[in-house]
Amino acid sequence: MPSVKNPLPRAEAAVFKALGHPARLHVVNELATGERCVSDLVDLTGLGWSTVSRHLSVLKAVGVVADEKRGLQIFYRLKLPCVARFTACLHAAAEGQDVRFTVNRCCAG
Amino acid sequence: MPSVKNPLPRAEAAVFKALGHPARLHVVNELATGERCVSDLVDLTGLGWSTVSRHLSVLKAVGVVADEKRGLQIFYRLKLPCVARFTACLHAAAEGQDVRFTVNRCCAG
DNA sequence: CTTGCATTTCACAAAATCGCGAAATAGAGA
DNA sequence: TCTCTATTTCGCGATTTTGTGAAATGCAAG
Repeated sequence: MPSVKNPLPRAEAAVFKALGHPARLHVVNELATGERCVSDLVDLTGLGWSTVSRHLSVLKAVGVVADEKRGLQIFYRLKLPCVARFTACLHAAAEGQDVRFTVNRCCAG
Repeated sequence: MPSVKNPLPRAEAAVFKALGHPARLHVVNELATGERCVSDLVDLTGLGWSTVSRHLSVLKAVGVVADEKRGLQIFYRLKLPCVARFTACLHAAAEGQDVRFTVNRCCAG
């Protein structure tokens, strides 16, 4: 029996890691309100096209967002809405509220 | 009006970033079942003492875990139980289940 | 086919992160 | 006080990440 009994949660950690960048989380929060094309997200973040593009590819690789081409532009949408709810929980915790009483449904959309 | 309208969610991103490492997420998952001292976590992860200690300090800095000294050892506990529920959601999504029907209460403990 | 637009890929330097062993620290107990 | 034990901090090299401009790609319209 190896000293490490359970396999490391690589896949799940990758999701957290993808969300663990201010610009990417900003993008995700924006996508929580609706689809956006890359151009919108470039304006939103104030970063360069190539930078935003790579951030989006990171989010896509772990399944947090999905893209769809319509017309000339590519629209990104949030694939895991529970991310937004979890973020709301973090925000509540950061505000010092007792987390035990901020009851939200999670992972339900 | 600056081109970036909303401030970047640095604090929340820091939480995701802290969880975005396999070893740290492994530790958090273990703490979800109860308190552990550093020695236990060293055994669990198979990493060196200094490495585990730094991972724990990262988790503590963002408020995900808390530590308490009792006797000779320092015990760590999970401060944000909703992390465990969110992880369960990610796992369900990874299994290909329709996320809309994996209804769990989140942020309620 | 050619042009023009939206987006991605590439190459690179600066910065951050990871894991380790050695050394430092804190504090309980004799 | 002195010593042992548990844990943290330090310094290091190796690896990864980030942001950028330039170049490449894909594709719709003419």
